[in-house]
Amino acid sequence: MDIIHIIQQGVQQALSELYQHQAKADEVLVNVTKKEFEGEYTVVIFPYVKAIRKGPAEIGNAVGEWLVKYLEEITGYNCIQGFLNLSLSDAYWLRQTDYLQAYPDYWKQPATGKKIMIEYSSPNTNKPLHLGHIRNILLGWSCACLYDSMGYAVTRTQIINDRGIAICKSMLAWKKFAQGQTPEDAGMKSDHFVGHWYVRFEQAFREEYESWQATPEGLSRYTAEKEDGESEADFFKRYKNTYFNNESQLGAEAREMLKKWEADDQEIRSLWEKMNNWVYAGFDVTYKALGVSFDTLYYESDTYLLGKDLIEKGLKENVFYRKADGSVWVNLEDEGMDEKILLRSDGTSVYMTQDLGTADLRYQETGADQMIYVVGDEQNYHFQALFAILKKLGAPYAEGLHHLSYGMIDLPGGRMKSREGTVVDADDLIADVINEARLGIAERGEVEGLSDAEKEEITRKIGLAALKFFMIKIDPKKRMTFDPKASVDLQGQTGPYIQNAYVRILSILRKGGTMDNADATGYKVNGDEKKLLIELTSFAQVVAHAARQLDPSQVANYCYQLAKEFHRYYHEHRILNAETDAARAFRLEFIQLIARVLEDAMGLLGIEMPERM
RNA sequence: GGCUUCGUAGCUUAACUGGAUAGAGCACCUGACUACGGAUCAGGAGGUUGCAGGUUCGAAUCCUGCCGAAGUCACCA
Repeated sequence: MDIIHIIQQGVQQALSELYQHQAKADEVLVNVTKKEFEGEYTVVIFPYVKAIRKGPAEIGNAVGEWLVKYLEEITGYNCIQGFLNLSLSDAYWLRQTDYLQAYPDYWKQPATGKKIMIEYSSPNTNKPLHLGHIRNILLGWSCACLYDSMGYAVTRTQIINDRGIAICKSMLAWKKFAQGQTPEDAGMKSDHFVGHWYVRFEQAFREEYESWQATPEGLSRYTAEKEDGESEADFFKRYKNTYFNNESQLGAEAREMLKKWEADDQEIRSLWEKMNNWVYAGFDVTYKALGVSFDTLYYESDTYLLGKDLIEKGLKENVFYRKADGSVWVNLEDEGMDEKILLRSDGTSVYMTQDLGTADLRYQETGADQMIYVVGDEQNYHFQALFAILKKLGAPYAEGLHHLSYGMIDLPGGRMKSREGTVVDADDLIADVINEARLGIAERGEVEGLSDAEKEEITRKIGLAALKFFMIKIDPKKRMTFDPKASVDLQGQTGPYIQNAYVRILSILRKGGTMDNADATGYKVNGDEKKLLIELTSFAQVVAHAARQLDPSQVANYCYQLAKEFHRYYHEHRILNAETDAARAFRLEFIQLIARVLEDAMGLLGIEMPERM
């Protein structure tokens, strides 16, 4: 049983015996003692003052005395303004160190038999991955790791949006202008190659649209349909989509292509497969560089027709209703939302329809009754509605659905806009951070004597640590500003700072050799070591909390905290030349433990530790 | 306009979900290696937690009203 529970139960018992007050053990508030005060853990006494009708100081002192008397772990107390600070015994600290050392999985939960599916990344196939995907992927990946360690069977998945008008645009431009060129011919990463033709389409379309604007037809459209006082520029900006759908030659061709795709036209299908495969090959490289993977994949081309059986079911059960024009709707007003369309009047499905179907399919296939969707906060409403509808349908997994909603990323100059070319490409960014790490390594010369391959591996780990930590240390639900300069920082509150603590420990251990047989019996753990031990012990709670909240940033902050404590400790206390043999023996074991937890914790964030740097 | 989320030092942010004197990093100053790795450490300066009320032993956190930012309110995905 961990020390927090011991204290909680002790307090419960003390209150019961001293005051006949029944408190719930798990509601006893136990905090880590602030550094200004003596003690290690603090019990907040205020909640009992009213019921017991005695002053906080009186209760605190009485409980403190009781705890010291009956709990062998607790050797001292002081009570200040309703905060009961407790000091733990030397024996406790040694025993706790042994425990953490002996059970490397102390922060994990045993297998629960529960299944959870986590969906992240989920890109479109007409463009390469960008900064937004990186945030998404890192969040999804580390939540998967968190649930893994919480004893869940985790399935990592993504839905690939591989069909629709967007990929048709890339296909059309390639067909018209590329003259059969392949990514190899062009010397381009293959997903960038496909993205290039998407941009090329948009460019051709813009040219077509602009020249149309000058024609008599275009001008008359403006005079006929403009709103009061609307300028020509504003009108044509607004009209762009309508033009694409109704008048554009290129638009017509792209839509024609989509129709043929839906009709299973051989030529279009094989072009579609060729271009998508280029994209997948490119994505794989990026995923690999980021160190992430998936257990299963869903393709929108397979799932976009799903969900109609659920619509039938809903209609039969009067959860949904049909309007006069034949469209199907659900009323979510009792959930504080509007009515939502589920099937168009022509019987075709909408986004919601296929999401309903996909959710059901996944449950049928895997039996996972928990599901996390990692999707940007612009879709909050959609997921709220999706979950509400599934609940209405009585889906057995409805209670296990979560939307890990994260904020969009801004650049120092404002939003990322593809039209203005300010989208930060994932591959470029990865290359940048690794280059920055390379410069750092060259300056330091700590890795002399290693092979080029080893140096490169270290460089990669450092660069990626900088990038990943920078992105994941921020609360997911907050909108974040991405400063490219700050993201490659290697000093301060960064990934490499934490790696440095780890590398330092390994370096000491190398010099310390394998333990000379001295043992730590009788060693008196000092205050800095106690703080670190408290930190190490709390890892389990941090992980559980982060998983429950779907918030890996809590683990990131934990890593930083632990590394910082260690760096400080390192400067305060000698390890190899410790005061006594017992101290040396204790500390060598102790720092090894810290290194292990640092590595485990960073591993939850998908960040690897180098052995030298 | 309705709903949702957010507002903390110049900048980026934390605060164990209502607990003690709001912690860090960057940038700016001052110090610390002939001692285990200076990608480090110690110190300084920097705060009316958007504003105004309320709830209570106690509020950055909860409630109300303003102010500001973002998202969403499609037979788009």
